[in-house]
Amino acid sequence: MHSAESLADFAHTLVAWYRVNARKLPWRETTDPYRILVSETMLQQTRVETVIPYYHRFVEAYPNAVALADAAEDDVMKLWEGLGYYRRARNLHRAMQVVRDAYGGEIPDDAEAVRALPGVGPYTAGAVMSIAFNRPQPAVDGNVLRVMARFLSITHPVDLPATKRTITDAVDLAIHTEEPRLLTQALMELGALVCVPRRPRCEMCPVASACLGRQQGTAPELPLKTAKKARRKVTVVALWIERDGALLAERRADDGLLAGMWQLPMVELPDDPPYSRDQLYLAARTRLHKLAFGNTIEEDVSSVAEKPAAVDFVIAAEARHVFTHLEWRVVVVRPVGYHQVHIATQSDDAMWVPRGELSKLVWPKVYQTLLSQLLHGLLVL
DNA sequence: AATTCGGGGTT
DNA sequence: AACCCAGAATT
Repeated sequence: MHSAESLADFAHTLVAWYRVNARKLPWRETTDPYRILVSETMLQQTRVETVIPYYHRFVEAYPNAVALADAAEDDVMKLWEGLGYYRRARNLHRAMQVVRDAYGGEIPDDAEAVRALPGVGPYTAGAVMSIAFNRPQPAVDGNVLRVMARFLSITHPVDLPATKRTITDAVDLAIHTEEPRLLTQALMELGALVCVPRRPRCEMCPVASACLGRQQGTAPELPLKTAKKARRKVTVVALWIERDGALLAERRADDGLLAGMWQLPMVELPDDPPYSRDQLYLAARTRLHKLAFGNTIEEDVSSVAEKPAAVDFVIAAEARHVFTHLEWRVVVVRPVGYHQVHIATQSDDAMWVPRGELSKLVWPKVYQTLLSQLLHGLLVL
């Protein structure tokens, strides 16, 4: 392990490198704690290039904590649409309501208070305290885990709490010897530009000479991570039901996956596709009956092969979508011959949406893709 | 300690 | 396909 003195040298060298090599990024134009928090929240598990346009739109619409706190949640979600991990947006919204109600509209210069805000974990709290308030609080993200695992040659999996603790302690030592806001960003910048996941560019690294991982030749293999389990596959049968130029849409549950977002009425068929066309149609018919009559006709999708082929649907579009822990195959199915069926649905979580107003709702990416295909007639109905 | 949360770029 | 990204909350 490096000594405190060598960690101080590490920090000093890194900050000097950062002063010269820092990229110009929108959230580096300010030290406004609100803007730093917005950017850090958006950047959770999300690439810099992806965030930039969202950040600009967001801080223009909501220039400060109170403006965001006072906004309607659906409007906030609309600005977050497509960015993913939508709970971040809801938590950020709630966090600013706490800031408005408990802290007079200004994010407090207090590590524990910031850490207690919804959606603010150890990393984000450290980032806000160090970058915005220039306090010596460590901020350990994926970049920092990688940089430090290599520099210290840590061969335990970095996603274990004990390993994160070790790395956080080392950064804590280092950050007390330097300008905190510069060291936090310098560590992440090194991880983004030099100490990259594969094929690290050690030849251009300012701290290569003191890097244990480089000395021991283990740097390219680090950091180690524990194994993750495979994704589940789910088939989604979605219904395209149109009446007088309006489409039937429903709102997802307000918790869980894609919480509160809009989608076509659908059914999920659990695990192990592929399903036959007739199985998909049977599932669709069951869902349609439920929409039309409010009841559920339980039919065993797996036994459809014993029944006559269903011919009262057509497949209108299809798409695959990969989530972190889930893989969807979405098949959009259109009923034929159901024009006269009365669907009385019009409520908080289901409504008829005129074609021209679809973009007012907040849709998951995969439905955006499907709707755009269907509306532009790439697939003939 | 393991899972659940999106979406996209790289290799 | 696998991996990873300025992670947090829940179980």
